[in-house]
Amino acid sequence: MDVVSPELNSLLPDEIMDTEAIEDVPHSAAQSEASLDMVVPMETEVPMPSENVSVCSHAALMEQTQTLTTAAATDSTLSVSPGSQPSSLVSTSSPLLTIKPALATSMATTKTTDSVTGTTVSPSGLQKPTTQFAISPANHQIILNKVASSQATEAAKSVGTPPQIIKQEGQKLLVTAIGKSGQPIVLQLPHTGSKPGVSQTSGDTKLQTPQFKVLTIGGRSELKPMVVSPGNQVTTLQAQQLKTVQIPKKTPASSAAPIKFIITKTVNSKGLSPQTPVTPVIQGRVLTQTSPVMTSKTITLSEPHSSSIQTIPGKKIAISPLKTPSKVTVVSVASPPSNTSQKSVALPMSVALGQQILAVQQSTSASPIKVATSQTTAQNIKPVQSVPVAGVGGSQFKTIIPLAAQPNVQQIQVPGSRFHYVRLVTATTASSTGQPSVSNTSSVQTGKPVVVSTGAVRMSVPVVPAQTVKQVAPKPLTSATQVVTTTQTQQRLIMPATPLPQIQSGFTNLPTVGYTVVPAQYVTQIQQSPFVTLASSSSFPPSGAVQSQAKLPLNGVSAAETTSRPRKPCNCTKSQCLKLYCDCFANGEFCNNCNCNNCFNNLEHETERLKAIKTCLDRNPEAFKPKIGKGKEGESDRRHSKGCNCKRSGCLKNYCECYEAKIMCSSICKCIGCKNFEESPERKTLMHLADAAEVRVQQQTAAKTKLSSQISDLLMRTTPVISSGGGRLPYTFVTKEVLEATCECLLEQAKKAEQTRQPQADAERVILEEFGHCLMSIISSAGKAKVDCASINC
DNA sequence: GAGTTTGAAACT
DNA sequence: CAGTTTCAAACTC
Repeated sequence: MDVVSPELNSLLPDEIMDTEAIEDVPHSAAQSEASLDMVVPMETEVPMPSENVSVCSHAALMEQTQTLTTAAATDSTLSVSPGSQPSSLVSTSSPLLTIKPALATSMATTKTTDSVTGTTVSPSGLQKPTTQFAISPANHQIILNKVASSQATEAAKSVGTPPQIIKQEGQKLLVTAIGKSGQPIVLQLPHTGSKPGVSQTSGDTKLQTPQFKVLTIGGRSELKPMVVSPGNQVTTLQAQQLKTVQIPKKTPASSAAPIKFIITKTVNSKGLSPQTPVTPVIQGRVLTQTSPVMTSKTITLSEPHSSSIQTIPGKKIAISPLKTPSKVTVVSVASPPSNTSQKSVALPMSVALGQQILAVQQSTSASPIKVATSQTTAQNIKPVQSVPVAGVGGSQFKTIIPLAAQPNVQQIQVPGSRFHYVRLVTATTASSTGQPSVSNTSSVQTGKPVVVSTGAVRMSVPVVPAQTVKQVAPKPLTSATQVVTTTQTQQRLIMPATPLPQIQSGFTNLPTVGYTVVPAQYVTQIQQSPFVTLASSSSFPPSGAVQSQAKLPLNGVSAAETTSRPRKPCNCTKSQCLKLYCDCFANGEFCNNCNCNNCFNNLEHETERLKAIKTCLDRNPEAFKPKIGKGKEGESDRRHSKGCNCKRSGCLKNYCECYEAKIMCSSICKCIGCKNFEESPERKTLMHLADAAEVRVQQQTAAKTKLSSQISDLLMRTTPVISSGGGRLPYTFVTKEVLEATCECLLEQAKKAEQTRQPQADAERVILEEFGHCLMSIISSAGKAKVDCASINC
């Protein structure tokens, strides 16, 4: 089954997806399922075969979800238990997103390796019958949802489960996902406006068709209109079918094409039968699932024009897994406190420079679409919620930290946490009923890593690369600052597949919307700087309260030490780090631990940064694509995409981008006096020198190691061994006095030999013999002492 | 650490 | 598209 059927892909606007980068992505389902070993062919170093994201709106489910998380998952599964109502879902690939219709049922079906409070993740993905939605780990996928609605509460009550309170108002959903490269995708719920009733409910109060925006990353997804039942349930979703939900975004007065969100999800309420082959999306490519039962459908949802986001010109979400199949996980969406049945989803998405941003907002609490999120019980609700997503070969562990509602954006700091945290800020001041009054600090309960608290006004979603999954051990957090400790993994930049005009145009207005663009490699940076605060739409433009956490050491460990792929800090002074001169910017990263001056490459200057990105893309649509292409057969095929233009360095210095990349110049280079070619003697000399230097280093290292070992051994030898019956003699007997006496004996023999005028050879022999006698005496004395000592138990 | 060199990026 | 300027990294001292 294809998450996106070929037909649909054909229908999909080019803007939405650039498949170029994913052409070579293998489609085999085996890869997708072989989650553990699955290697993503993309440039991203970090394979993220699967990720499981489960969001449970009900607090009561927390316990259940924890148990579920323990199972190893081969595929990433996102299970969402909507509370009482199954909600819309987006799934594009093999990773399964399970939406659980009922609170009570949700837990039983899902199995997750990582405990996530209120969320369930089925590792096996399609393999597991219970999984209903597939999300391709490789693909960038965004899943949205949420909704805390009164209905959900009602349902919860009906089940005897304490109703979960979800703060609907002003909640903004920010979702960050990490692609295989580990590039985070940030989804942020645009602020619908402090007055939800105005914008979102202004239209139709009766029935708001829940709007789903599905973002398929890395693959073309087809959009088909799908009818969503106005009731809080989407019946189609329950059907075992892959459905693509397209939400044409209606942007009032916007000339730009409507933003289209494509949500493909596999609906398999009964779970996938083992026979049903599921082809996961790998590396951004959507693979088709052959399951006959599954059918792809597209749901088109009318979007409310209320939100300011809708006005955003950038209507199209282009997410391309250029380097890495990124996974977009949709985290719960806080809905504005609208009482109207209208359900609007504003999903401003922008992809910038390897960054993917998805903003989703649902205005109504009663919206039929509900994110299946296991909610922790009211008692158990904890401000910090972590969602572990375990997949074979890797999973993402996500921690969501609901924060106390505060109108202003503030950074969330989790010292020691390497997770990428995204803060969700409620647009409104309304407080969640079920939400504990816990302030920003929230602790994750042990063994309850995954929690998406719908009621939480603010949420932080740390995303851990799949590789780190195994190492991630959700631990109880004593404080909000420490959520999870994981080993760092490399994360790759997610590049916009196509810097399309639409997308670019979208950047222009984006700042006004209030969404935040997070650098693709932000996760890595997060590891360096644990906390990232994203400004909510309401708070945007970012206030001074938002501060980059750069230069904050993690647990006393410098960021550079914590990162597996240390990045050189930039030293920009004039470019404001908003030009390609800046490596950070060029790599799609925020400046972090840099030495730059007047840096705008941070969250505080989103507007400027977006403009700069747009400018760069206007100038060169491939500005943010990697310069060094990756050959099929390894480095031999690697070459600079543009070639160098060196004139004086002979292409044998790091000035030359080819040389710096350790590749030889190619025919496309325009260099003068190039010496960076295969047969170049200079190059060979340099190589030899480099090799020699490396050998020296290795030898030195080995020598140090050996010396250390010898010293250690010597110390061990010198340690008096008396207690045991071993043959070692006490070293302490060779004292200074003993040495002096020995030397005197030897000198005495030498004098005798000299006096007797013995030949030198004889003299040496006599001296050596005397030395032997001395040694024998020492050994004898030592042995005797040993015995004596042993006799007295010394 | 300051100054120079270098070539990509930006600009005209 | 070519020439020039700007910029920050690489390099030298």
